[in-house]
Amino acid sequence: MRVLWDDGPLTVRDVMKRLHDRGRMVAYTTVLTFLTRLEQKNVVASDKRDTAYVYRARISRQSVSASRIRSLVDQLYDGAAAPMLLQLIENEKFSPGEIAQLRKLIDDLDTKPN
Amino acid sequence: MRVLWDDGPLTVRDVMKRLHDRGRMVAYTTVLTFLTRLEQKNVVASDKRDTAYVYRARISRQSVSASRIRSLVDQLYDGAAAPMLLQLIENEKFSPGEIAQLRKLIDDLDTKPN
DNA sequence: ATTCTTCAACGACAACGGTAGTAGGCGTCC
DNA sequence: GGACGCCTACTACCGTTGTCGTTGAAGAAT
Repeated sequence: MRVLWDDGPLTVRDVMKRLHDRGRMVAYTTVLTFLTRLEQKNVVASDKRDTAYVYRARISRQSVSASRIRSLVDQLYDGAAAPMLLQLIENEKFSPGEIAQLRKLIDDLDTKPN
Repeated sequence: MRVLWDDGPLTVRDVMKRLHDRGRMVAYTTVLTFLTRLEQKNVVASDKRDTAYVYRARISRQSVSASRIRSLVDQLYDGAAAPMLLQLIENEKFSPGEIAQLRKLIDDLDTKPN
């Protein structure tokens, strides 16, 4: 859900529009409720700009995704990242370019280990 | 939660004991409720054995984890697995042995592509 | 036969996630 | 100066998740 504002600070209506663009047909008030709930959890902040509030993310996509991945690894593999990695590689498809990038990353791991 | 019976078919009480061993202090009835709910969702099955029911998993850890990973990739990266992979490698630590295994896997991808 | 233990069924309940309706304020446009 | 439209606040509903208590049946113990 919150993936949605890695597109800059937006007003409620704008958020709703973006959602509609993505095929997510929700009512204005739904979006508003969501945003206020997220604000309570400190994941977004709002400023009064003009008449309407403008909401912006307080935490980065990076950090969200890091913690989501972490918790999935914990749940599925008791915290062992390697099996997760293997599974990911086996299940999903990668382009040659991605494979090359991946290989490079691994080489980096060798030179600068742990 | 369901990570818990990749240790063979168990009775309710046994499941509870395993949970307690893992520091998860839940009441008997809680476990029972869980198991029956899981049975309704067809993720476990039960047979009457002796006096008590014995529950066993109907779906493999593999398939659960595949679908969980998939849905996380969808949520976080719109279905693109590569960024997820990169993040995973950057965030988590791997032993030399795991790195070697990983490298081998990548070589396999090259020879047997797509 | 009465008590003790074990088990399953049923139901309860709070918290949360997802969705939305209604109410009331404030500006604007004829 | 009322009608229209956008804005927030408050409230509500339902389904799921996590937790458990009570109850009653059925077997074991005394």
